[in-house]
Amino acid sequence: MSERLPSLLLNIRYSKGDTEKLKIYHALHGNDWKKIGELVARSSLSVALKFSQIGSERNHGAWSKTETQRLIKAVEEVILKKMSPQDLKEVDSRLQENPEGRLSIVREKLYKGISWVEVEAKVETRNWMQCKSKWTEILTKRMTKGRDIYRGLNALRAKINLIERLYEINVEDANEIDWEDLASTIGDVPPSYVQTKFYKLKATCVPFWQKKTFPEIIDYLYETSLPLLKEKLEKKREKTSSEVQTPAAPKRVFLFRDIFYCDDDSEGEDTGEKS
DNA sequence: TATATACGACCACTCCAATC
DNA sequence: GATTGGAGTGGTCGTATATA
Repeated sequence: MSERLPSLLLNIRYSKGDTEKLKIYHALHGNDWKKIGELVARSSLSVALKFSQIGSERNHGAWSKTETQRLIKAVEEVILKKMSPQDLKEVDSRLQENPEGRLSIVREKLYKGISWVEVEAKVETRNWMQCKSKWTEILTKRMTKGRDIYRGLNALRAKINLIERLYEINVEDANEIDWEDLASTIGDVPPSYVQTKFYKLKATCVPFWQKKTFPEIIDYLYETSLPLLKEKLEKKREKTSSEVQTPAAPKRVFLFRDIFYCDDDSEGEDTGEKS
């Protein structure tokens, strides 16, 4: 389908009134999303997704500990389900015998090809988009063993590395970037993590970045922002006299227990279920 | 100590290939 | 042709941290 939208329909949030209208129009026209879209001046896709979100009455706000645990369990189950029957049988029996054992998993399986709709169904209280974002956050923490890879001196070093690498690879478009490779500039993190960081970097450092081409953004970061970041890093180094951590090389495989049976208490308070 | 800035957390939305 | 679902982009807001 790939329906291109008029620019004025992009990125406009749904107000309470819009949501109410959507419910009313759905009651009147059923799943005629094209018609409803016309009535609320949005694309058919946008109204269909929004209705699925409000219809499922998912939670908002901070994740409770119970929800987080359900998410981790759900992701584990969905990943295991995707494995071949033989692999699954083997993994299942080894897990039953010894969940704390040295079973390993290839890194790509931890974030690629996961059916988020299945995860959503298992988590019950959050939609698939919320589950996906939360999983990136949890996975980053667990892959880096909770180290502050993007704080203080490390954040400055990561930004410098990121800009230098982007300048070196010299691509014409963001679509050409190998995020997997670029992630190593920050450390052992999922590609989605480095993408978010790059977005924040350009949004905070590059004025009018929306009106610039990708090479223009990179040039600005390299020529203007990079010297400032380097200067800042040096000043901080002198002041704190602490060392910058070298980004950890990406591991090809992770221990199952480090990702799914890691008992860090950083995953929020168990405030009970919300609605 | 007040203010500015950076960052994490969460969310809304589009794109587009695969599937129905 | 319509719908689904994974991937990706970009925005807001609250809070922690840095700086004057």
